[in-house]
Amino acid sequence: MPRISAETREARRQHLLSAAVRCVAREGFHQTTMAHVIAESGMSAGAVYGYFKGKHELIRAIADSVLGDLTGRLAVLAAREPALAPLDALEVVLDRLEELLTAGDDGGNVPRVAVQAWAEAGRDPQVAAIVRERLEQLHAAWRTVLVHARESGALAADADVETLAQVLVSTMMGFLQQRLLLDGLRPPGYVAGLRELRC
Amino acid sequence: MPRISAETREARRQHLLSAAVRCVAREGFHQTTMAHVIAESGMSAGAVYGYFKGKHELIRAIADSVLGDLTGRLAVLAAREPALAPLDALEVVLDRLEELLTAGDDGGNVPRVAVQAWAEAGRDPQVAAIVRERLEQLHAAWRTVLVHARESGALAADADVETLAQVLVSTMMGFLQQRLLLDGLRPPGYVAGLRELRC
DNA sequence: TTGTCAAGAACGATCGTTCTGTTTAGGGTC
DNA sequence: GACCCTAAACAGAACGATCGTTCTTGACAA
Repeated sequence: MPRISAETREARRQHLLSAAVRCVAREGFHQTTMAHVIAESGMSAGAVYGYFKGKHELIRAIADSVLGDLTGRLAVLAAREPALAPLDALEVVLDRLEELLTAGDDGGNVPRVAVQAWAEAGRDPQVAAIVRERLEQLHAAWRTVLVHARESGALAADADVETLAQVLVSTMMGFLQQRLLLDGLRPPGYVAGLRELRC
Repeated sequence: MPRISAETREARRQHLLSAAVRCVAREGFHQTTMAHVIAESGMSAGAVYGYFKGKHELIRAIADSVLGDLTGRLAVLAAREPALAPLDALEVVLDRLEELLTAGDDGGNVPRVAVQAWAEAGRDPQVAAIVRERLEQLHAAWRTVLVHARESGALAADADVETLAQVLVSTMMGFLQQRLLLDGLRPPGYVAGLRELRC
């Protein structure tokens, strides 16, 4: 006989997750203590451990949540109809990324934590599996864009769609990394620069 | 009256640093404990604190060492004579990165720790300053390549060299990030994909 | 009344750092 | 050149702080 409904429980879990995301955006995964998350969420230690087995499970849930959020939003844009040319689609996606960074309701926490998750994947195989799964979703979205471009003749008929999808995703990752570190980088100039690089 | 020479002291410092880099490549900055570094280096706690004031200083030294190593190697390649076309230079640089990843004498620790440092820059302003400084060195190297390309006509006369340098650096960062996460990405195909993306 | 859920004190483990004792290279004295 | 003396350098035990987690207690829905 559960005292709270499944909806309430899920809502509390989400509340806890978003509090944890704010902490991680400030302090990174391993400098964020359970005490930080507890304070930020306004819950108690006992409550937190009722929703997550421990810190590892919380970290994995944060990584999955943030990367899922990011890939979901970007995949929709990349695969939208009518299909855009690849670099046009890239600019739209980077614009959305820029929007998430600056005017997001959470002040750019999602992309910030995503970078933390990529680094964490380098030392935690379970996080690495999550990251790979989310990257594959992004690749799939780009593949549909690229296939459309190939069919419309905007791309060579023998173009390697799989590799091109990886190139586009890595371009997003590189843009985000450098955008977070420097201030002088914006999507329009970035994509224009990519177009210029033809030799 | 120092008991050991400046050379010995510097050598010991380097020994300590490289031991710490191995630890960080395995465990990340904040999961690496001083006890790990002490064990890996074969020194004692007292000795370590004779070379670094504390963990924060060690972390900053690691970040600076690794990023300096990386930018130094890549900047030399990017700025070599005779000047290569931008994308040709990029392929050479990515090849070198691939080499550092696979056959490096340290088994790819340098690029791996570099990714950790980029993430750490998101929460430690002092590390962020180090990262920005090293990125600027990379940008400078690319600018010389791009100016040459512009002079030789391979690039438009009004090309924005500064932005293009940022694009190329971010491409390197994105390649490295995704290369560490996936296995299906190699420099030749990557650059070929970039060339294909013209629309 | 019963079992679920939350609150918060409490606990053992582990962290970064310091402190104490020991070793050892170099300089002064004869 | 043999000797001590001094202080730098190191080793490793020890310390306080802080971590993740658990346990005890109480409140509340069924």
